[in-house]
Amino acid sequence: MGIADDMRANGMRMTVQRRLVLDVLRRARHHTTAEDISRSIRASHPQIDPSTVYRNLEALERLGYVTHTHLDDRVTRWRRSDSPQHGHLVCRKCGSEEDIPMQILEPLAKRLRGEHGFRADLAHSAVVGLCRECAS
Amino acid sequence: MGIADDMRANGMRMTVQRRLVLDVLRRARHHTTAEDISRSIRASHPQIDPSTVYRNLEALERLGYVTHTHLDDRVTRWRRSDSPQHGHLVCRKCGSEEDIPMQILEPLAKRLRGEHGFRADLAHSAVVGLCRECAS
DNA sequence: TTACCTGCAAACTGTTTGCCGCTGT
DNA sequence: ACAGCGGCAAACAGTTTGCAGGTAA
Repeated sequence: MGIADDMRANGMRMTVQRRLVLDVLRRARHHTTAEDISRSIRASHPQIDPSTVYRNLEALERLGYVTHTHLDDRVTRWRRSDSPQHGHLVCRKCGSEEDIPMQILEPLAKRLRGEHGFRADLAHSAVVGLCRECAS
Repeated sequence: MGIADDMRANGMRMTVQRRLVLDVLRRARHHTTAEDISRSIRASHPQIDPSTVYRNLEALERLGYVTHTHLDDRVTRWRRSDSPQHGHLVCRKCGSEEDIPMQILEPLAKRLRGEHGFRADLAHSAVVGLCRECAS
């Protein structure tokens, strides 16, 4: 059962706009903002409004098709839930971003779960700090 | 040498407004927003503008007297740098916040430094997830 | 047919900026 | 005296919302 059927099974409709949002996210490398998505869609469908993109990201997130993360600015970044999960290192000085495998974050997640009963989502926010170059 | 002298030594002036910002932060328990600070100051000094609070937080941060963190919303939280540093757990469902000692985060910081040369500031962003109650 | 969804315009929140007169040093 | 600073009003970015008509199922 594809996403479209699954969405319908959940009372949602598969519209052109939603398909386009999912398409852009499938092609995207990483860290796509709502504005990126909107701009990309408007190149071929100028009538599609940014507010529709925002509404659809929210709706798609509610059912688990997409998720969002926060790097170190005020902008929300989106990805498809079926893309590989990873952590982020963001340099507060030069702004560089590096992806890291989740397994590096696992021990902390395990400890927080054991000691605090807290199910941490360590892919949700970037780890901020100084990259190798800026630290020297 | 107090903060005031240190500030002057760095070419900054100690104004009433700055003293009030530092006072509010000294009395604050945790996670104070610029709006909190502004509201608190305006109770006794109604003419002091929020923009002054924002400008002063930024100036005080540049010289290291205050620092900011991000919980899971769009609002910046401030604290005095001389207050004890700690990590944060924020529940994405019920919004509850828990402080955790930095030492829990140390092993990850150490690993990121060793394997990626990255100096992580793990107090800067909250760890988001599900608290014990919401996870069940 | 009828929820659900969309485009459009406007509102909203948190924060930043330009201007110009004021004040700490 | 004079650079830094503050108040005020306006701008700003990212996002959300109300409405009325449109469309998937």
